[in-house]
Amino acid sequence: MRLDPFISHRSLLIASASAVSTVSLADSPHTSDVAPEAAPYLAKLNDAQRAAVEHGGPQAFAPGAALPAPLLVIAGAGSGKTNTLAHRVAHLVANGADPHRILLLTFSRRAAQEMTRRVSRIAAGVSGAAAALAQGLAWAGTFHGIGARLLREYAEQIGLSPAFTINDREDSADLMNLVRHELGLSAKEKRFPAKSTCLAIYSRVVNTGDSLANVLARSFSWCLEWEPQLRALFAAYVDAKQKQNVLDYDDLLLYWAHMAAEPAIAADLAGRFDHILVDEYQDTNRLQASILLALKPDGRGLTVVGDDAQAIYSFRGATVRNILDFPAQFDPPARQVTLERNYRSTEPILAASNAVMDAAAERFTKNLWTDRASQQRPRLVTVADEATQVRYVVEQILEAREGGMKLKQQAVLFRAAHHSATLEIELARRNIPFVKFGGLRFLDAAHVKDVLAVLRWAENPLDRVAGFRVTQLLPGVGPATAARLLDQVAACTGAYRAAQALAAFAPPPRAAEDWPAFAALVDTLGARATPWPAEFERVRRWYEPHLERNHEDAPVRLADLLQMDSIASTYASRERFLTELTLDPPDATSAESADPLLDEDYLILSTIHSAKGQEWRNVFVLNGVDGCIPSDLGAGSDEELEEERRLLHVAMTRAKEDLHIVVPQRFYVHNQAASGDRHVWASRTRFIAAQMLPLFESRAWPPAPVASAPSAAGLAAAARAKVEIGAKLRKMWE
DNA sequence: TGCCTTGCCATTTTT
DNA sequence: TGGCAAGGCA
Repeated sequence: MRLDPFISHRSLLIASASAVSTVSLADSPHTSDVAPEAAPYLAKLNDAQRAAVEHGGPQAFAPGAALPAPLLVIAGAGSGKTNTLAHRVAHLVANGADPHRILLLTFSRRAAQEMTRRVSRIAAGVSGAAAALAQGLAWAGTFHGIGARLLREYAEQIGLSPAFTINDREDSADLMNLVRHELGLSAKEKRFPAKSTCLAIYSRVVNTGDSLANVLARSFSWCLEWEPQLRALFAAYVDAKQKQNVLDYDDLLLYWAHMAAEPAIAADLAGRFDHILVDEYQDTNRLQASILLALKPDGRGLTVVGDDAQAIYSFRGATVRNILDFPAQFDPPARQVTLERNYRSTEPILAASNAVMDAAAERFTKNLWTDRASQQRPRLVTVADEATQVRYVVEQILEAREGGMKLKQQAVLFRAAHHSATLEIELARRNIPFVKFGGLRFLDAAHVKDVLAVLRWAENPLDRVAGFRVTQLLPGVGPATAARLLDQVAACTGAYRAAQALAAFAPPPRAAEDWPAFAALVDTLGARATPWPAEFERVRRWYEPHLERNHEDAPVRLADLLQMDSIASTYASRERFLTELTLDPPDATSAESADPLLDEDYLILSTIHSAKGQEWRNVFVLNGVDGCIPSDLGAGSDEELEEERRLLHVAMTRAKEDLHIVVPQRFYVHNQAASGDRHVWASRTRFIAAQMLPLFESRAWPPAPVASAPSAAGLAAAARAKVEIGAKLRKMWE
């Protein structure tokens, strides 16, 4: 595997972070590049935010002018980061920058939409800018989403068919598995790593640009012995993807990076964007950094925003070095602006969050400050067990709602998706609507995958994972028959290859009855005889009998598909539907009964990772115990441990007014292979050390009942009872 | 060859 | 608890 764009930039990336030119503007007057008569939208910003927004000066934004020097904005939690970035974009446009030549890269699609909305709102008050932004921002999205768009445009030039389809995580794992079997790596004596592990290793190698040996040694030490087999597997995996005309998530970045490093295309590609702005830069990886550098070799026009104290995606190859080394990779070094004033949380919440980060081994941003005073310290609540934890959370939430705080303004955060299981049951029981972010996906459900596979196979008949899934829906068709059919599809050519192969294929006897309908479907889809989105309904109708045959709970699943029907109609084409759904799957699941999105009010449940960038008035952090935060799986190395600390910091800084960290003393551990499920005695998370306790209001819940002073007779009776019970207990074993 | 049963094993976070 | 692979039967 070649990683040229990455390797050629590595020497630059490892430059020292000390050569940074820092501008601290917390209390200083406006700097010289602030326009004399400031636009009204700048008035609400503080000095540091304003310096970031106006960096480069108005003269730099006009078409044809030299672009502003690179800018790094270090923005602590709640410091108005999104607002500042949105203002900068609006400011660029207000001063003449062409919105079609602005590239805005965000961490999630949700963030991109939010940013676009804000930019338009700010620009609404500025003559000229409002009109220019009438269509929104043309190029706002995630690295992966933008990559997919660009690759489709340049596909012909880089030897890719523009009809490529994108495999999501599950599909990629399935393909990995297919290849693994072909290579005969399902050896019996010793178990080969699971397909998802293989994919994780592969993905890490790609995203970090590190060698397979290093990745195995550092992160997957239990797979070290398989290095040669894994190397062969990955080679075959890449080969299979290319033959099938599919890309996985990593390919979207990898192809983009290679494309940007190709002189013939690089100039054209880089010439499309004047300004590139990147949010959450601390969670980008080497590959993403190399793409940016290829697009903007001198850094001019480049703005990145991030906070090293919120770096929580190293498992995805993200490295905090990107942000630390950013300034020094340019000459002169990038300007750095630091936002330290927090507008979100009260002072006691911030004091506690800062204290957690104070203990970090390595830190680069300073403490946050705020002038939002409050008497309420964050609560550290000890409860007996998880059941009590759930009761505490539910009762507090209802109490807050009684006090006028909507459910939507409250959130429950946890380390792993399954930690909310008992809470979800209780919420459903009490009829409290909620939406959960993170964890299991809508798209992972078998019936949803089935229908999507039909569409993907129609879009790209060479997609073997999709084809396998679709053909095996028919009774009497198993892996062997499916493989034979798919081989024949590959042997045909042209848009109708699937229909051709199907027509010529002799189906197994049990599938004979269903075969004509299947062939007709494939024929229609291949010919695009039914326009989108009616095509989706066509597929759903074909699928219904198979759904009923294969699943007991067909009616429930059918409801999902009907819902997808309406989702499908919001996309312009089959290709857009598939691509966007893969890159941005609906990430929220909700209580099975009603659709809470239609409900006017609902509680938020979220993994800490998915809570990034969000805020609520009242926040609960579940399981503030060692083994959970830090996760005992994440406590292997010092680096992992530090990331767990940042995770707690992220969780705490989501709270605006009230923060509850719940510490169950007894913690239920699931799926222990050796001993089955069991309880363990847990202790408070190590990130809240004893000397930090004064920053919290510690209490036990439910509070111990206040006993009235016992009478002398009562005491005597109690003493007698103690003796009698003790004696009885001893007697049991005599 | 398909499909059902049995037994074994399990590493969180997500574009 | 569920996902996966192997073995047995139709």
